[in-house]
Amino acid sequence: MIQLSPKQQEIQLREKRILEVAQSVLVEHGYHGLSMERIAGLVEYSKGTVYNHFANKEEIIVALAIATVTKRFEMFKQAAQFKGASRFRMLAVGQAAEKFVNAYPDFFMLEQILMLPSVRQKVSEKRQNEINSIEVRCLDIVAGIVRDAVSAEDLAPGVTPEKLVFGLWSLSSGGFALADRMEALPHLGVGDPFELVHRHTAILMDGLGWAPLSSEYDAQELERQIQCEVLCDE
Amino acid sequence: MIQLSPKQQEIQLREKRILEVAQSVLVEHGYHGLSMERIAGLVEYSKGTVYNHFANKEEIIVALAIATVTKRFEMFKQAAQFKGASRFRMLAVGQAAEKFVNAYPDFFMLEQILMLPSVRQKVSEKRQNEINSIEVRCLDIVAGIVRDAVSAEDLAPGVTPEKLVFGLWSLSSGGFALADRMEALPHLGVGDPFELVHRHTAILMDGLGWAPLSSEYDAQELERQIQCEVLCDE
DNA sequence: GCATTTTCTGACGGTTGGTCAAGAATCCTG
DNA sequence: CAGGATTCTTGACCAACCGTCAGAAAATGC
Repeated sequence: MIQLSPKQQEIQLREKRILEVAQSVLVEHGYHGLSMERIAGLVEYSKGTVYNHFANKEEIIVALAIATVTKRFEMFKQAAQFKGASRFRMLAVGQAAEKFVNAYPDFFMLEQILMLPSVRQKVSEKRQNEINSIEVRCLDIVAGIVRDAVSAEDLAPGVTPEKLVFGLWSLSSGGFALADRMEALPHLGVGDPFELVHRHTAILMDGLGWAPLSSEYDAQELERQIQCEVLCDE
Repeated sequence: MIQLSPKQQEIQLREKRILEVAQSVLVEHGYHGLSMERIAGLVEYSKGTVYNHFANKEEIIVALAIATVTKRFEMFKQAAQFKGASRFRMLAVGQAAEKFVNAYPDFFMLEQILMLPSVRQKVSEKRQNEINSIEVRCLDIVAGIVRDAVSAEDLAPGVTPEKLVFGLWSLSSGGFALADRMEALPHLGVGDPFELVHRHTAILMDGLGWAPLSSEYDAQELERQIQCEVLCDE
């Protein structure tokens, strides 16, 4: 890293402040409440200066999303290092995903915003690729564990990693999404959505014959152990 | 239904036209491409007139979503009438859901837009409740089948409907969402996402001991039969 | 210090959202 | 059918915001 001039340090610091401010405005007032003018007012610079950092508000949003999704990647990487059977490592990643949605509840909104084609369209190719590549690396971690499972013969060789990843990812992302909506639809009457995701994941894994089966270990104890060994920071 | 005056007929017709135009603009140009002025221009009325029908563009979007979600409800209701074991009826509903996402691929975007709190916020209480209630009725259909399964002893009594609904709903909605994203992330390398949702659903049902187990019937044949008997229209 | 480069600013043109007074069309009633 | 009451339609209008850019201000290099 090259030594930065005072001015450039200021600029870098400012960019951080812009993102912080944007994050809080976004959380408090939602997508429509976020405007470049508002941000400029709050960071006490002119609008033009903010535009020097980000070409539009969508760029700011994706920058926030990149920061958060990077955190998730770190958590996944950490979790995948759990020492134990492949199935346990996968559960560790699941647990990381759960911890992530709890730690960054606002990420959901960011993701939703960025799903809209009309929003994505306004974001530079560069940042698009950046966030996609992090996403892909997360998926690779999961797929890698499945591959390890197959080569360790914990899993029948017929199961292709991609397909299994698809199933587990669908279940947990769908479950988290539903958990998020439950606040608006108390009708569902489900207690702890995370516990349900756990249970259904176990059924899916058992159904695929992923050793060791859920009857052969203590899920509670395993969860505690994962929490201790690979997700203990902060 | 009371006889309408010519004028009121015109108004009603116009409302339909507004929605049609809005739908096509939305599909073609996305959320940001949709503006009241544009709609007004296309239906050849003034902006104020469009505002007489809908207080803002979010109201238009939710009106479109209500129309589509009502179609889904109809399809679910139809599917749930399949004559056969509870498990087959549930699979029929799953098949209806699949047919729905294929028949109305743009509904996804509508749903995403409406998920944003800053959008929902601008929609009247009335329409909010309307769309929520339809959603709930869809869930009730699914929950009803689970209840029937328990009372017919196809399913162990320990399984509560809400929990099972949560699992199946998560899996299929997560799967469909992932399928939608796959177009942008070819990296996943999954073939037919629907087939995968089928397979994982079967594993989940088997794992819960929902009779008859997947080894005891021919899924292909069942699918054909469902298609014929309850999803044959159009 | 002074010239050069970089950065900052806020006014500006353009677009859209949403309102509303005034005019136009329609309806109603005697 | 007249004409008054009601309802509907219009487009001008204001405010908010986007994104740009020429000129001012500051930083940098020599």
